[in-house]
Amino acid sequence: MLDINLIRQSPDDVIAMLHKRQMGGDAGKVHELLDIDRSRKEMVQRTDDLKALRNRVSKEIADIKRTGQGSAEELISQMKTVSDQISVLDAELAVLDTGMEELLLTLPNRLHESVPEGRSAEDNVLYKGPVEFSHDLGFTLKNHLELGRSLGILDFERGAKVSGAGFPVYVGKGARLERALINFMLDTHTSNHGYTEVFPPFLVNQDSLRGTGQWPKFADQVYHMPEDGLYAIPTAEVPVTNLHRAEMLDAEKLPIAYVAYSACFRREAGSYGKDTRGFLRVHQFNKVEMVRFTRPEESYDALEQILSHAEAILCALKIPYRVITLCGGDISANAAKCYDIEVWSPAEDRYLEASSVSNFEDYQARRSNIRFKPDGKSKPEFVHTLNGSGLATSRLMVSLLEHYQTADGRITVPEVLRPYTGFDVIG
RNA sequence: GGAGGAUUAGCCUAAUUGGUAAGGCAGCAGUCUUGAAAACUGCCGGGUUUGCGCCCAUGGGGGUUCGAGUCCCUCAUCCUCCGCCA
Repeated sequence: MLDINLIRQSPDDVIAMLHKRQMGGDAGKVHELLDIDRSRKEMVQRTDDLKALRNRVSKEIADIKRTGQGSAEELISQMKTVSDQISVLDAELAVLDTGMEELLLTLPNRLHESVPEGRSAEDNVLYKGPVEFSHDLGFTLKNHLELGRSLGILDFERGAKVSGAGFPVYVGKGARLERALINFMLDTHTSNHGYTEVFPPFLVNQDSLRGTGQWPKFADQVYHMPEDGLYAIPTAEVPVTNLHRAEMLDAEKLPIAYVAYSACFRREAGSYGKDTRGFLRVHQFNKVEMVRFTRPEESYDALEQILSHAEAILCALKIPYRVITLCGGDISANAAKCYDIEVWSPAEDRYLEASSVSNFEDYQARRSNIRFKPDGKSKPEFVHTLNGSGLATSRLMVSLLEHYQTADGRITVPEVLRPYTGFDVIG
């Protein structure tokens, strides 16, 4: 959520940001907000005056009753009228407040100045790489679906029977490999990168979705259990960031760094037909997510650190990748700056997004009311929140299986995973 | 699922038959001190205002009342007990 003061003071900057995000159509919202803000201010003034009157006279009534001198009847009946007026005005005010809140919640975050201009994914800018690792792939490659089927380690068909398309099943050494990947990533981030491990709930309430910005803008992408008011998490970012919702964090404890494994659930509504094969687009996948809470002045250093932590995993696994900076037209509404890490898929002959590393600045913190006191006397400030996948296993598994396949159709397990799998080869 | 109790500021704790949130700790600044501690003084929830001030704020949301921390309804969370259950 944007600071209303920012919109009051520099509405033109906000509108310029909307244009950079290719959301110029929303510029009207800024003017609408300013209009509501103005009439709200007038109305607050009127109700405050009436409330001041009521408070003052109520004290007079109390005095009259206490001393028993004179009658309060006349004053009480006057205040009855005043209270009725206040009720009416308060109700109107509530309408304005709700309208403002709804508008504010739908406005996207500010953009960091380093975010490149651009209309779509095609305008994203290469930031790092490509980082190459040599693999002996001088034969006709199988894609991950063919490998998964022939080796009996992935079963998309039965997943579709049990749940529906996009719910993959890992079997035997495939299941073990998936678990090995998750454990390897968690261990690396906790042991080498200083993160505290969290195992969060996979179902959250609506306040949590609102806090991280998935609600209301991306409500249609989230699985919903209406009877209990719960939502399946699309990423561990939601429960982990919301751990500290409405908290005053101890300034000495910052920065806070969590890493969490979770299953992630996404409806992927409206994306039928593209990238639907196998792991390329699924409704449930596994992801290890890093989440950071920092002082505002440290958040852009933290962004680079999280990126390097995710890269460390790919380097250890020797999986080729590149890093791109998302342009204004492609970056998500919640992020102020975002890098995507894309892994190379030799069978698909293209890069696949495997990680997204974002700085949300104070956008989520303001929505979720996560603050700290920089020092004893100053006012509470919002922290900056960041997160990055480190990484999602589905697209990573595509690239891993393809790179580590052998000419005779087997899979060599990457060196660093062998302590976790207990075997060196699949097939 | 049922019964009872609890929720007050960063933390801890008060508030007559309903009369408009009192203190303490921690923290910050100052006085004092070679320095520190102690002591003393001030600040110490949010909004608005140049300022005085005014408004809001007792877990969330409603209601009764001139006036609600206090009474009523409802929801959430925690504790105790009962029931059910892996």
